[in-house]
Amino acid sequence: MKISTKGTYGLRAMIDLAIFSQFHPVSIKKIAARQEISELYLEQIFAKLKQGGLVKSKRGIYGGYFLGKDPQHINVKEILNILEDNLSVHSCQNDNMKICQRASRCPTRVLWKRIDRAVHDIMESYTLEDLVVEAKFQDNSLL
Amino acid sequence: MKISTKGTYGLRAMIDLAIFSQFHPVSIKKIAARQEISELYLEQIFAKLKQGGLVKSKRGIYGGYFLGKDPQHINVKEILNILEDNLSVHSCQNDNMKICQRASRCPTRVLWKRIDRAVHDIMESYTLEDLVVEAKFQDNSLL
DNA sequence: ACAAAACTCTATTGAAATACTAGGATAAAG
DNA sequence: CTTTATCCTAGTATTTCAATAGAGTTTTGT
Repeated sequence: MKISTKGTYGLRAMIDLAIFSQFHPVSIKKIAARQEISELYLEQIFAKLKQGGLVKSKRGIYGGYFLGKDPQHINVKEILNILEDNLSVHSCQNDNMKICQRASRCPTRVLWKRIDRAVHDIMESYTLEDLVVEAKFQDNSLL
Repeated sequence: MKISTKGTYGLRAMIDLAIFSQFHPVSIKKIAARQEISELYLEQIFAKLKQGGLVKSKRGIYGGYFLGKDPQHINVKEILNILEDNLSVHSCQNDNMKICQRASRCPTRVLWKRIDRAVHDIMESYTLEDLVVEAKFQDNSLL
């Protein structure tokens, strides 16, 4: 894949939540302002994240979103899997698409599979907590 | 990145060349027929490959294309680098684009860099010869 | 010489994916 | 019963990608 804005914004939003939603829900308006993302667009992203169980929400005044699990139990792969249509580097590796007619005698399939595996492993090894640590390290204003 | 048809077709074409152009040039018409690719589109792909030095050409009747280097000295990264605009998984890692304003305090940059490095290493380790071996293994009709 | 085969080059079209906008409905707190 | 927020469904605008079109130029075999 090429990581889209959904994945990019979603990751940033999750990091924001991990930092700011520990004691009370955080509204989309707040996150959008801090992360410089369109509010309306962020709504759609959070709808997916909620559907995937990564965040929970509280409606009404003083409502907002918060993490569905602890940051150390959420990895990057889970987040991007929900927000990106297909995490493979090649569209032929997509299960729900029409299978490539040449698949049985395609010399490059092995290559794509190996790359996907490597990407997959790295994404799975990075937790949201790792990213929070990185964020705090880079920007003391978040502490 | 998501590998586009340019990269996909280009790789297939290079494998085709490695197998069929050992003794005489191979025309685009032949490759397009064998690989089921539009001739006009293949032309554009070969223009890039030639510009990148991976193939050479002979004009006129009985002309066509042949490899610029031995298959064991051409790796997949070289090929895709020429045909794909940007091999990074994230557009923020693109040198010639406008630099992301948040780069200096972006917690996810490290992640993209690490993924890109892994992908890069795998692509570089695969030579055209490796793919030819794989192709011949899968389809005896090419032998 | 000359015609055919094949490469070279630039522009345009068409289709699909992506990014974002719009507007209303529902819910909770005070 | 008003304010603030999530929730939900469409719709549009932009960009990227894939492919086509067509007019050249070069080379070579005969």
